Amino acid sequence: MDEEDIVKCTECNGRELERDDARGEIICANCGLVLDDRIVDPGAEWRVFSIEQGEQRGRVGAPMTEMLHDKGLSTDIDWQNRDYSGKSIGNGRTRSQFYRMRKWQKRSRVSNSRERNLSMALAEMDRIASRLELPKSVRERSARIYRHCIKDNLIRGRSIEGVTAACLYLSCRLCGVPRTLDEIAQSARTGRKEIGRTTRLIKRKLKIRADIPTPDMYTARFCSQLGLGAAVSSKADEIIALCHEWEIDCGRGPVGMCAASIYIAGVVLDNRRTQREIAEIAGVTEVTIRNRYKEIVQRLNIDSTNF
DNA sequence: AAGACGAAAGTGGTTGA
DNA sequence: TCAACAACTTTCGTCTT
Repeated sequence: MDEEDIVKCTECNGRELERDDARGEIICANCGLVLDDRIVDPGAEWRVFSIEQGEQRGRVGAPMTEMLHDKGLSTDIDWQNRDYSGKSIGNGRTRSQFYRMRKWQKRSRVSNSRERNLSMALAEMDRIASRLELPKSVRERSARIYRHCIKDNLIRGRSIEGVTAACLYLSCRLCGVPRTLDEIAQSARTGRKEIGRTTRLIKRKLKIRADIPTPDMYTARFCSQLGLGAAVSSKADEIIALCHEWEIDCGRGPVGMCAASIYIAGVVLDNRRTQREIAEIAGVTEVTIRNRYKEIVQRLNIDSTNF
């Protein structure tokens, strides 16, 4: 888990956290509680003085990933009875030895219920993320949150699907590429209600602070889904910025604000979509778009001449 | 006929006593 | 825990292009 995920010390609520790369720990500066261990040190532990030396010293395998239940680090024993050079491994005795090794390898890897739970969840997570075309960073972060859920016993009594979807929903928001609850729910195997409920629980228990998304986080995606170009998109962002300046957006849902801004931008630039079309993509009703639209036009005095 | 408009009643989540 | 509340939805009749 990143430092951004932990905002407060669970012991004393202190907000000053220190990162210790040498030990791989995150520590509360106030009371000294270790909040997270095994963080990844991004640096190398050796120094290089030339490119060739760097290449020599670099030991690079597949990257560690949160998306595999063993983080991609455990050993595989191939099913073929061949050694490293491809020669077949001979007699019956070594063969049966390999058979036993494979068996125990499998058993030790997905051994307990937690591991099984995790690998199921990660598979489900991957399925939803693929359908929503979510970037890898979002998946990694989501997997990280899920691991913490397991650690804090948040899964018991809840469905894997629900917690998985909630982790993704949260992760999207944390990564600045928010999806609406409806979008997640459409690809998940649970309802919007459960995802929302579980999300709130995770936020509370893991003390994750996720700011409410701003309207401009949706513009690019909605516009491209509507087949609108960069011109409309950036005009919509302009309107959103103005609305924020004039506090027209306070207390309003960000999706509705975005939808209305896109509608106005379309009208202004003579590249319009109907309220119906935008409402469909954004997941709000035409009425909401109309209400926002009315307020914005009124307060900003927008008409065809001044925009 | 499609799109836009707006009134009115209903819904689900948040807040504060 | 419950009621008040604001935002948003649903529904539907009317107006505009």
